[in-house]
Amino acid sequence: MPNAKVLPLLESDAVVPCCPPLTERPMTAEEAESAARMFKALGDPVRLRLFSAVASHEGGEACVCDISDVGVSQPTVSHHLKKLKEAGLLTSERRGTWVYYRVEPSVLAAMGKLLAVPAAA
Amino acid sequence: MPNAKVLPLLESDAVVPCCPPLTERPMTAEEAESAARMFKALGDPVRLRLFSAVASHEGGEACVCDISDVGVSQPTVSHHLKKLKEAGLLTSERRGTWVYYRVEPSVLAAMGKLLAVPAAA
DNA sequence: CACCTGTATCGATAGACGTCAACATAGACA
DNA sequence: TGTCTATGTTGACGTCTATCGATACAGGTG
Repeated sequence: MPNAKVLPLLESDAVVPCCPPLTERPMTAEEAESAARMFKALGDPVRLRLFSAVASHEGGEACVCDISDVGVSQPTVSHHLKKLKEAGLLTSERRGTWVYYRVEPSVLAAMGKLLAVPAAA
Repeated sequence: MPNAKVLPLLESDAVVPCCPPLTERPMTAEEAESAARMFKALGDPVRLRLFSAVASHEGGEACVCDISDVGVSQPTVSHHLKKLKEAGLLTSERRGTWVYYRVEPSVLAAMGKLLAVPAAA
């Protein structure tokens, strides 16, 4: 049963239909505009640490209080989380006192596909 | 006796020893600094188009003259190509009149791994 | 109600970035 | 040599961005 196993997150059509792999054909201006937004969001060390902290946290979600120890002030943390949210990489939800952020797996997968390297050397 | 052909340390899974997948554990400040440089390089629409144009070009390399039609001036194209080079995403070589840029597949692969989504849902 | 804690927003500032015109450099060719 | 083309560099300018302190908002507790 070769096809009994479905790749969990990568096959979904829910994946943001951004663009074909970078190596497939030259991106159009619109595609580049859209994809660059996501790369840009991860192009800051603080945001990358925040995102990684959320992504690697148990259950793929984390309270701000769990991840805000990245060496910048609280307003700055909040600012970066907002940017990641605007880029579609994170979603947030308030539960009582705390706010929880979680990763958007489909977007992550879409970015991974963009960087896919063709099998042939 | 010298080897006729030595494979660079850049192939295989050894890739650039940047960082584990974003979802594996929180990145350290140093890892984030390094990885953010690469994402940042792709975080500009013009650079993304240039990179995609090179990556999708025949043989994985392209002359500047082949890809410089992205709607900005020639100095700006040169500036962005330099940035991509500094980020380790492209290499360049002059051959006669023209300068050819080619992608660094190992770096691309490393970025892809960074974004790898765990198989388990 | 008042108070405390966690998080977001505001306003200001310093520095980074994208862009261009002008100029410099490298190679081809006569 | 000189000139032409292709590409890189420089300097300047306007915009974006990361950061902070101060403040506002939300929800829990007493």
